[in-house]
Amino acid sequence: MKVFLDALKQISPLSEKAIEAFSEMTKEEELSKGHLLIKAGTVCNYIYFIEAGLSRTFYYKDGKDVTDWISAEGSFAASVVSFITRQPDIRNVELLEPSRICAISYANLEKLYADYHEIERLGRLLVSYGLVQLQNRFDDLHFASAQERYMKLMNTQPSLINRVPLGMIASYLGITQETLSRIRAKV
Amino acid sequence: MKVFLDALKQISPLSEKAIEAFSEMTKEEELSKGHLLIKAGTVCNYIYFIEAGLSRTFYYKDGKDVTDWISAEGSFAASVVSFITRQPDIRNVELLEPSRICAISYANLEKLYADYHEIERLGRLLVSYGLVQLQNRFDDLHFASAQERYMKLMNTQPSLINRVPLGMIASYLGITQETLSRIRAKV
DNA sequence: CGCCGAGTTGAACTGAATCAAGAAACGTGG
DNA sequence: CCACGTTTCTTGATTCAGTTCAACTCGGCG
Repeated sequence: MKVFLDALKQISPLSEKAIEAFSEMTKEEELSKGHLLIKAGTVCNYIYFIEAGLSRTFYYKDGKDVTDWISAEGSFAASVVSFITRQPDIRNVELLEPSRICAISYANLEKLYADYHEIERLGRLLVSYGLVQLQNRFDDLHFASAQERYMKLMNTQPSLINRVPLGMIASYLGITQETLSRIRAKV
Repeated sequence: MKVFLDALKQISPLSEKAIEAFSEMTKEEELSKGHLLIKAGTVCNYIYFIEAGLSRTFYYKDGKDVTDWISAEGSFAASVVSFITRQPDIRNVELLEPSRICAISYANLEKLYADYHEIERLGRLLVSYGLVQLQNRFDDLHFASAQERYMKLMNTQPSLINRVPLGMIASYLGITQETLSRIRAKV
């Protein structure tokens, strides 16, 4: 759990009390590759922090598997829209590697928000940074070519290339596996 | 300013004191069509609420004008990434119609966050809903056809069609003006 | 009038998707 | 350690959605 708490502290300073409250509300788990953290069609009641390992968020569009998000160690995984709106959503989250994760429930997080102004602030900042990340990806998708997007991923998250199957990276970038394979061949 | 404060209250309840503090920190303005609220290359120091009117966020990619976001009355406008990260950004925000807006500065907002837990909460919720909106648009861009995207816009924000020039709607949807014109002709 | 911006239409072109085979790599059980 | 099937990745041929470039229409307005 240390990795998780350290990550939180780096976003916004927390008092000892708040940290303690956080760790009481969080449960740590070791799970195997392939484990489904969140199932499509249900309300996402947990947010997960990946202490070690790798996960991806995905859904099916016209029968095809689309990878929506990839979370490596040090980042969060959830069906964010469902978690916020409290509505079921089409997204699944699965582990791509055996992982150690920290899970905190919606109800517990709400309680922490209500009890600690400093945690509410932390939450606001976390969502804000999430928004910035998504906006960056959005911009790429908006007006960058397939190759530009792959290059950018190579630069920002090179480790993923070897850990995530090509097809998943392709749909993450919004292109087909074949196209990505060809782009790769050129470079 | 009433429209603004009402919108806030609807997101999360606020005490009289908090509302008063908010209205003291906010300045209301009437501005004409074409006015540039935020200029590319600068740090975005204000967030704007459109009480009446219309704005768009845009930038230049390879010399071409790209509309990133459109904010009608009842919604917010800003260069969100710049506002959060405190870094300059390529986005401009301009008014497409004469508008009445409420502006609140970064510094004032920070002060409100620090002084009022309830406002920090409001901020967290606002960013959360922004994230959900962006995720929805992202999903469209990710794996929906040009026509699907246009249809969805027609259904969710039909009023924009007549208020925003075609070229701006096109780049907002991630397509060219010609393509949008053809899609329109078919329907 | 004639110009100007906004939208439409046409024809040629292109990046990426699709469909279809194969070739590597990988893990599991014999 | 090898043989097997499965999954992952590559490569080729064809098709298609959307772009590009260019010309043309329409309505407004000085």
